[in-house]
Amino acid sequence: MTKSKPAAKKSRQPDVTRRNILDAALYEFAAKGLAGARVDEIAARSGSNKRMIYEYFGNKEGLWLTVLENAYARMREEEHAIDVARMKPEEGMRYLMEFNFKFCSRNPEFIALLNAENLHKASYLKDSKKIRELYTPLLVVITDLLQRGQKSGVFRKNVDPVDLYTTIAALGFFYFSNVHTLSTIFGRNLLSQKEQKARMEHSSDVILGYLRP
Amino acid sequence: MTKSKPAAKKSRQPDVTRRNILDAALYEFAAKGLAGARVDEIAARSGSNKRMIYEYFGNKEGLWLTVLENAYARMREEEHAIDVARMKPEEGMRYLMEFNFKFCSRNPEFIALLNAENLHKASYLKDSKKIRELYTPLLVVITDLLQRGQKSGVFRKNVDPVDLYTTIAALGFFYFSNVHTLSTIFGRNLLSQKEQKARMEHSSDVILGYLRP
DNA sequence: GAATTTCGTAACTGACCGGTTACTTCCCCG
DNA sequence: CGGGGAAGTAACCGGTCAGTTACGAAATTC
Repeated sequence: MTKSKPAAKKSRQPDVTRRNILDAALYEFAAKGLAGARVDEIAARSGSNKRMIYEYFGNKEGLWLTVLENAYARMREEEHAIDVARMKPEEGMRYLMEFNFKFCSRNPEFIALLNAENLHKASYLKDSKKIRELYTPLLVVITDLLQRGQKSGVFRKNVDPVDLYTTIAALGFFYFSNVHTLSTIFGRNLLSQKEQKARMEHSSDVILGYLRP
Repeated sequence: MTKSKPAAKKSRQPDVTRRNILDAALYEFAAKGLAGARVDEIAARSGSNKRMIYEYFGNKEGLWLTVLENAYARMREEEHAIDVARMKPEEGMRYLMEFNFKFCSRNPEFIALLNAENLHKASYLKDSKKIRELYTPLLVVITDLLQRGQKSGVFRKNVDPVDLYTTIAALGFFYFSNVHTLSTIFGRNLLSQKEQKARMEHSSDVILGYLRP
């Protein structure tokens, strides 16, 4: 219509458009959940339009699953980039804990997304082919840390890697997932830098305290 | 108001109707979130009708807040009923942990509700007058346990009661909150009795491990 | 038993929403 | 350079949903 040629901007860039849609969808889904999110709003925010969304992702639910898989993949990518295998057991474990904590702090949309998906009993994630394989390498790393720590006598025995990772995840995730209700209940601003720092130290203490022989 | 008339028939029972609406709303909100829940569905399930919902609760959001406050109140009531003050410090702490865990297991709607409220940045809860006072007695109990444990030398020093309770809550809440995604990722049915039991023991170990001097 | 209040039903409204379609624009390649 | 297909636009559609209202029935009060 009134649009003529906004410079070298408007040309065909399928993957850019796709990326923009995913970014917009992540924002919208994280802010309002699956049911609360509006496809029109995503289209507007992405700078593209609804037709492209339905072209690339089929429907709202297809878009949801893609956004979700992307979020998991990015998290695991970052986590995997750390060379924990070279660290001393205690150092490595603390690093894992702190990474997890900081990641949750840095990516509130990740948290919102996971909570929404759990509301749906992970029904979308269950159909994903890619998810399971993402976490196998992580368990390998943890198992290795545990074994080395046990061998050198700094860690207790009989620790299930899945249990331990769940606890690490819990300590970071829960704090940020429930930060608003917790802040309200306790009348403290738990999002402040000071509170976050204190909480991260406490969390590491908990993990390492538990791992002591 | 009028009352004291049970009446076995379908006579007027405002508080029963109110209760039924709240039950139906809890179910619907927990299953689908605030945006996903349907007022018509709540009306149908309650055995009452929309008109009564708007009469008693004003609008969907008013109903949401009431459901939320009710859920918190019921949780705290149960928790408060335990006479932890009489228990030995370690025993009391373990009891708190286990109660919390079991409550989350028994009340998945509670978890869904809190997550949804956090998605909204606790905007409804913030307007609630009743919430803050619910948690003061709990902190008193924890502080008392901590002091006694420290005095008798079974607990470490410098533990913030809010930190500790947050960790207790995290260990139980996170597990059930994320049970579907975790089960998918790790390929284990974490809702099974066996897994739950193991997880509860692990969680107590973590708390008590941390509290060791 | 009449007046008044409470409860119930169902139709209604106006906004909204996921998804589709008709149509235009633009790029690429022959 | 021109035709075909991909990318993009906006109107549109059928359905849904929160919230309202008109009206009648029943219960309570006086």
